[in-house]
Amino acid sequence: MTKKSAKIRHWLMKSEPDVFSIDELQRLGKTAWEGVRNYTARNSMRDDMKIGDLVIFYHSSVEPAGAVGLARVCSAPYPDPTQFDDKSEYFDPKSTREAPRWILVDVEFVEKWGRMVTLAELKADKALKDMLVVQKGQRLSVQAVADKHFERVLKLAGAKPAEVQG
DNA sequence: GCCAACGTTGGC
DNA sequence: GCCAACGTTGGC
Repeated sequence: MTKKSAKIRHWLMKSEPDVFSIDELQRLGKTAWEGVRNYTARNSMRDDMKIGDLVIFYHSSVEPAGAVGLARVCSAPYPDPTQFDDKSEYFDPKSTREAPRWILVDVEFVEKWGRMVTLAELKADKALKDMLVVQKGQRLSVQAVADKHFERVLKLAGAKPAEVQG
């Protein structure tokens, strides 16, 4: 039985640029996506992300907020080391090394766009009306993005289509 | 800085 | 297992 080649999924990951910006990712090349403490977001990283998946990098809690570039998943899931570090703000005293509660992936820099696609633009675009990030009150920091939405955001950004990324 | 929306916790 | 209280997110 032949197995279909793994489908590339698309994601959106939020970061406050004061904490970790796309410029910082570009400088470092890659990073462990530390500090996620939401089970839905964790489950996406643990269960659904695959190496090679492309990620819209989104700057949140800034004016304006918006999508600023692309990253790529570049590791299998593994325990977030900060949960064991009692000096870290992300320390979780209820987590153990035997049964770690928080799982992350590494992501690598792909590209920074020439301009931010702001949340206002995303909200104004009819083709994106069902995209999770534009829904009122949603605040999930790691979310799946439908292929059509992903391609549309790249188009708004003036970026190359996903098939030729990387 | 405000506060609506939402996720988590814990008492029962 | 319900749900009120609480804490956090994140746009505005």
